[in-house]
Amino acid sequence: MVGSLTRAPLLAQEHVIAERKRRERISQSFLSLAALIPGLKKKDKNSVLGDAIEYLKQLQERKARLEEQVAKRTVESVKFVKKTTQFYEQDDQTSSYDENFDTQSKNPFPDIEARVSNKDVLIRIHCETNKGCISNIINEVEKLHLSVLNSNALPFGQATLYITIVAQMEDEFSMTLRDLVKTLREGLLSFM
Amino acid sequence: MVGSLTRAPLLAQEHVIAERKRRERISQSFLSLAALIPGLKKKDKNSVLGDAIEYLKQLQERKARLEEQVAKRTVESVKFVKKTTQFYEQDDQTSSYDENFDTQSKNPFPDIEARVSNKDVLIRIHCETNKGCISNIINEVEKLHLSVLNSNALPFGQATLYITIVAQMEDEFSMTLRDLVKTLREGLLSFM
DNA sequence: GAAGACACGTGACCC
DNA sequence: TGGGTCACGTGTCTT
Repeated sequence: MVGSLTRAPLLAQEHVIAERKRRERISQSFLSLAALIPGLKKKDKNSVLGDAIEYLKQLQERKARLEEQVAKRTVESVKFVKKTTQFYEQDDQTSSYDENFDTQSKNPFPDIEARVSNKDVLIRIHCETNKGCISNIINEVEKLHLSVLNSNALPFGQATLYITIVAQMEDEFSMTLRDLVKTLREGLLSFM
Repeated sequence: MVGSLTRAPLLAQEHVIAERKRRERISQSFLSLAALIPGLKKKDKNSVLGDAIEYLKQLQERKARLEEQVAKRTVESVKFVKKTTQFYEQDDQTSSYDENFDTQSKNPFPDIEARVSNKDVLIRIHCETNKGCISNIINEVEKLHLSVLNSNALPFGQATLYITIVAQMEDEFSMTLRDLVKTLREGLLSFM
């Protein structure tokens, strides 16, 4: 038993050396890992592993939360508009829930802006990228007796779309601008 | 030597058992750690440690970058708007506009609005149609260390132009959004 | 069969 | 004197 399964003496030495090398590499890795963990007091193997696990979980969680924040940032920026005399400023820190904001609808999109010049209408829409979004919007616009002359959709950020439409009033058109925006907004909300 | 420092036979067994327990805990920790590393192929001890180290560094870096981004995002959006009577109407969800217009004095153009999302910048300009207007504007934008990804100019009414530009910050870019708008506005005024 | 990884028991060392 | 951790050499199993 003893002699039969034992390695040849020459190889036995190599085996010892190889194992030594392996242990050395692992110890080194332990050291490197421990160096990355902030506020690590006990440096025994299991503590290093345990704290690494805990720290890693914590980092993953925080990273996820931050990414979520950054992703939502663009969306949130549209919700709140704070007004001063000459310019608009949107500041996330100062603009926590504004009284003027319509709190009923959670999603502020679509953000709609319209202007007129004689028979021409300019419509700007800021919304989330959506399947069939553009054609639906154009369809809604045409339902209001507006004939679209030109449209342009620019993707911006992760999932936002800036749409600009120039249209012309048909003879049947008789809405006020405010009603136009309201009607359009309601129409768009039905498929968003 | 050999016998003198050897443990008593009773304690020797406890020692073996304790060591077993310790090894078991470490192995378990290795397993838990490996479970936290995404896309980990080899699960040998040294690979787990090595990949954990790499992944941890990567997470720390990303977390730092995200926090920096979130911190920098104090001023999110700045919009310069001069209102004239027949032009501007707002949706209910934004604040009501006041009636203090200064219509006659100056040319309100160009109206400039800018937004950011990470390294992307959206610029919307409302100005009078002008010879070389568009190329001048793009030129001004590029002077600010912004590389234009997409631009669109829509004529509206008799002599007005709605321009939308999506650009990306180059490494040299370090302006606040407010300064960007101000600088751009001054640059554009020089040839209008 | 050669090379590598692992768990094991063991002696040493340290509060 | 214990109770804990470590490094070591070794046997075994897997490529």
